[in-house]
Amino acid sequence: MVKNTYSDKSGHRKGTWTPEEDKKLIAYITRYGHWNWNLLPKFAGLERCGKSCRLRWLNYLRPNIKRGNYTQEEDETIIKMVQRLGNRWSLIAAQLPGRTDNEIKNYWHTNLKKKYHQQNVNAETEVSKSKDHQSPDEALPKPNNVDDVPFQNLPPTSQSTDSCTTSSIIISPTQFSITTTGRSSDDSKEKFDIPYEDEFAFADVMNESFWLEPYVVDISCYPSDVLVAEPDCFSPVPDVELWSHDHEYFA
DNA sequence: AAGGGGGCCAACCGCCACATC
DNA sequence: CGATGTGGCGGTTGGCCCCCT
Repeated sequence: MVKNTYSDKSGHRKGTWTPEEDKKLIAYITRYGHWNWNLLPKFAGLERCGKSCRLRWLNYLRPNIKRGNYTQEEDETIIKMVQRLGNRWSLIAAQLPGRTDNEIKNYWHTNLKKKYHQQNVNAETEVSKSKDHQSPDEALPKPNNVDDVPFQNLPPTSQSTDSCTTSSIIISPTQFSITTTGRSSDDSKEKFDIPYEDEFAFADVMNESFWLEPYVVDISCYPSDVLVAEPDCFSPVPDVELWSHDHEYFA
């Protein structure tokens, strides 16, 4: 798909990313990380806004992204999670390593929603066959219409810290490529009864030395020409800039 | 063979929460 | 404590693709 690229009032390019822009973004982030999305484009030699860079990286360019080819197991997981959580795509994405909330959202709307509704129709048909003599009220509860509704018991959408897209991309060649950080609050755990084992599994490999490890991106999945692309276009991160961010970038 | 319409999906938009000043 | 900046989220858009007629 090639959307026209254009510049907005502030001079930021919009529309489809070009391979050259991708190269610049990958090369910059693999080299310096994403210490500040708003400033990153300037230093990376891109004319994009920070949000656009962030989205492109998280949804498309970061390492170990899985694209398409959903397994039966993933389908079932998504459907289960949607039933439980509703349209909390970031939470759902957190349960599916390598999948992004945007992709899962698209996949739901284009594929699984139909499948889910079809299953509901089949289930209701079965139920009505076996309960011909019951009034509708006595029948099994109708499954939630996940598209229209809601999940009344859910708290209002709030910013969470554990979605796939909000994951710390803790990337080290010898450890793992994408991990999710734990929730800052346990409130939602109590309310949703979400299995947390997976989310915290990465803790097993964490120790104090982890926090001293440099922020290194797993570059094995990128062609070498991408990684050496146009270093001249970069403005290296000034030390003062870097360290003004509480070292979080090196966490 | 052509073209119309729906599907798919990358990207944008607006809003919100949190952090910092 | 309010203003501002930044990051994150879900909803929506829009353009290409592909299938059907």
